[in-house]
Formats: sequence, C-alpha cells, structure tokens
Amino acid sequence: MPQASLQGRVPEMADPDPHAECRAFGQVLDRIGDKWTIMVVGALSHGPMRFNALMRLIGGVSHRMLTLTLRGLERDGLLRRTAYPTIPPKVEYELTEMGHSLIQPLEALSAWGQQNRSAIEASRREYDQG
Amino acid sequence: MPQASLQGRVPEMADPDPHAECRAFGQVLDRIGDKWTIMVVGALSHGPMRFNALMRLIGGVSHRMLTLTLRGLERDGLLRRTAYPTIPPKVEYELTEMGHSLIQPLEALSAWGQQNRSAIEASRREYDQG
DNA sequence: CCGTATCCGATAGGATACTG
DNA sequence: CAGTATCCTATCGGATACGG
Repeated sequence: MPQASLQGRVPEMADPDPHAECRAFGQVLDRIGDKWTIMVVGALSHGPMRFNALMRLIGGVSHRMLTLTLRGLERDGLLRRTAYPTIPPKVEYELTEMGHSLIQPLEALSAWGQQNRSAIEASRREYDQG
Repeated sequence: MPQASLQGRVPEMADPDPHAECRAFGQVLDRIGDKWTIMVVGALSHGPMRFNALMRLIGGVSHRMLTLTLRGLERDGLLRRTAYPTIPPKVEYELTEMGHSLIQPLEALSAWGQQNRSAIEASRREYDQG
C-alpha cells in the first residue's frame, strides 16, 4: 500500500505538508513492516550468509517467505545477492551499505521495545481485566 | 502474530539468545507495524486531539480503523482517552509519557526513510527493468 | 542447495448502517 | 460527536510439490 494520499489532499489546501515525517515513516514501514524483513536484516547485520543458514537462524520462516523477503530487500538495494554457479548451487546474501545504515535506527527502536516491554504488558493486563 | 518462538529453540542450544534485539524489534513492529498507528502517534505528538479532528488530519482512515487503532494504543498504555459526558460527547486523546518516548526513535527511522527514499526508488526501477 | 508455482486458510481493513 | 456491528474483499503467509 503506497501510503500515497495522506489526507484528502485537495488542491486548495495551501499547507505544504502537515506531516511529511509520518509519511516518510509510513514508507519505511511499508518496507520493513512485514513479518520477516527485520529478522533478515538483523541476521545479516554481522556478515554474509547463505540461504539455508538464514532459514535456520531465523527459524519459523517458510521457504517461500524467505525468498520473497530476500527479493524485496534486493530490489530496494538493501541487500546484495551473489550466486556461485557450482553444483550444488551456493548463494550468499549480504547487506549493502544502505542496508547497514538501517541497523542503527532499527536498534533505537529495538531498545525502546526492550525498555518498555514490561510496561506495555502490564498495561495490557490491566486493560483486559479492568 | 506473537513473534514468539524465534528459531526452533531446542533445549540443547546453549546460546542464551542469538537475536534478542530482533525479537524486541519484532514486538515493536507488532505494535506499530499496522497501517495507521504511527500516523496517530505522529498526529498526537503535538498535543491532545479529538476523534474527528484526528480523522480529518490523518485523512484516508476509516472510522472503524481509527477506533481500533486508538483502542490498541490505549490498551498498551501509549495513549490516554478522556471522555467528557457532555451532549454532544467530546472525547480527547493524548499520548502518555511512554507514548511520547516512542517519538524519538520513530523520527530516527523517519529520517532514514527521507534520506534513502530516492536511492530505494532508483534501485527499484533498475531492478524492475533490468 | 536454491528457487518457483500452486493452493488455501487467516486476517487486515474499507464501506456502510445503526446506537447513545 | 463518538462508537459499534456487519459485511465483504484483498492481501499475507504457510504447506506442499516440482524444477534447475
């Protein structure tokens, strides 16, 4: 989903863009907000890896979804795919420069999650029984 | 989706947790990775707002989804809901302390998006025609 | 070993109509 | 104005089987 037209954006609205930031973030989410992308990025953050190694490390991901996730990242230039035409085939995946640059902001959010996890869980329990 | 069992986690794996970070991030994504949550957080980042004001500001969100999104954020303690029993009713939403604390990391990711948007688009075009 | 195609169930989310 | 309920669709993602 393109997140294209935030608000009804009619011509007579002079306001240049009341929340460009939200849109930018929406686009990042469109990229990383699926079930496996950030797992893959995380798994590759320490170096290149082969398909099945990724699959084992991440765990729980289906063959199909891992392929799709890798293709998506490759298409966006966050990932480089190198196939060695040996038998059996060997394919390595590694983050590009841009891919690596995503790790820092990701870790900021991850830290937030770790810091607030218990508070969130507590809030949920209270809300659910209250 | 609980993101619960990252990797098959068999007992004999001594490794305490090879990617706790990814899991933490996965949980954040489960919370904010939907279509509207971060729009709401962004909209509320500058102060409290009423239901229909939010709806107009965000734009494109259905009545139903805005309600669900607000409930979810409230349940997790990121949002406070205050209903004034007047006629007609008036309900205000505002971020809690914890809700505000999410904004900084969000902005980091948003900045990443703005910085890399054109590179990603270029990469996509190349990938698609190549 | 790596990748693709097909099938199918689950769910997210929009439209709409109705209540206090 | 704010919220709920119902319906319906598109998409996501898992299982499986097959090809290179």
